Amino acid sequence: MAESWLRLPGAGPAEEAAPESGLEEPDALDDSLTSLQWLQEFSILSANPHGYHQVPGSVAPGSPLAADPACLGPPHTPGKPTSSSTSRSAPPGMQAPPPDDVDYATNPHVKPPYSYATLICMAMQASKATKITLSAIYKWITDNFCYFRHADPTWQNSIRHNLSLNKCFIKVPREKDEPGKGGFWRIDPQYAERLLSGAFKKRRLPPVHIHPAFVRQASQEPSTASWARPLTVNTEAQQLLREFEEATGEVGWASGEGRPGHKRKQPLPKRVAKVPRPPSTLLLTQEEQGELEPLKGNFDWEAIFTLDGELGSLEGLELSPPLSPASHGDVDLTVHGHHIDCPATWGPPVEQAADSLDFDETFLATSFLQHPWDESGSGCLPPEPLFEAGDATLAADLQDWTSVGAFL
DNA sequence: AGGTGTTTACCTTACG
DNA sequence: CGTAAGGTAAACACCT
Repeated sequence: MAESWLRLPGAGPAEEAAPESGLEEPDALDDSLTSLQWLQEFSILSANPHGYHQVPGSVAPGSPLAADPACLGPPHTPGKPTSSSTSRSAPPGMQAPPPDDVDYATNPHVKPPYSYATLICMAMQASKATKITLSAIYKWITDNFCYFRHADPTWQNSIRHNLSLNKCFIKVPREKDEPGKGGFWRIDPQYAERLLSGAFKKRRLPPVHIHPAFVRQASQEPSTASWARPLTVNTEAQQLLREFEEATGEVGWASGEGRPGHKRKQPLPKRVAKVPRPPSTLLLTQEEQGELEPLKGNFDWEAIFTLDGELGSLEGLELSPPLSPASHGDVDLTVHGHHIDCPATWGPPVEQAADSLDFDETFLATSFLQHPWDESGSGCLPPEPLFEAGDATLAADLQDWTSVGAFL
């Protein structure tokens, strides 16, 4: 199993390859491990019980926002998403097992059970661009999760906090002549390294937080409420997404850095700026509006993991030339009854592994998602087993990956 | 001024 | 119980 997972296609995503579809695949990878499509499917279904695909651009009218049930329900002020600190800290009675049938796209009362890191990743996935702006992330989240449309804007602070703190995310500075505020963000391919190092850790699953109002409402309202609509997301998909989240939410990877957990009252004299990432050769500036795609079938992980040459240099890496787009192909998968298109273009980000096989947990998670299960086989593959592969195997695979540096 | 980005502090919960 | 992780709040700096 580890093998199949590790056996990465020697294909590297060609960033420019079919930006439109995002489904192009280099080679027919192990079909099964190619796609996060399930995630998309999941999102599509969960966020859109009616099955229609929303496109941020086209969202205006068709977006959940347009038909925001929150406006229909009784006055409810999510205000602060959670009582105190986190969604997990809700008092007894406010929490409930993650409902299988919650329509997060339209239900303003239930906070999505995903960490902010996951949400950010999802937004990035939904984006066809290699990078995404903060505002685009906001937009995607609000477009796809009704809860955040009504929640206190402090969640945006958390998003920013996450972007800055989570090593998964790389800030891509805006070009000098590029108009607009702030920079762009992308997933740091480096995180992939840590995955193979066995850093994968299992984490708790975030419970779903339900506002008291919602609870009350639930006990009164029948199945007519939006939140009570039949769920279109299967539990397995949810579970997978959770696993993804478990692996992606990585904060404080900062090696060696003192854990922030330790409270320090003494403010540091002067803030040490985060190691500046060299300006990247921006590919193209896309309209933020067009950057995102709702959770629909066109994930472009390749784009997400694509590194700009500068980034590569930043990491002190030598990047291989991009693979030919011609090598892309489509892979069809049927997962749990859902037919999905697998973007085989996606290839594991490869660090020249010179200094380590230290792959990022997030990468593992995403990779895992790319190959969440073996339909014909034993079903879902837990991430752990993936590490059982011998070093030799890993090394070999790494080599393949390295050759795939194409994604850069 | 407002958005963006960074950092620190602190809280809550889950896990070993 | 200690720690890790995620979330929240807030201060502050920078930039448009």
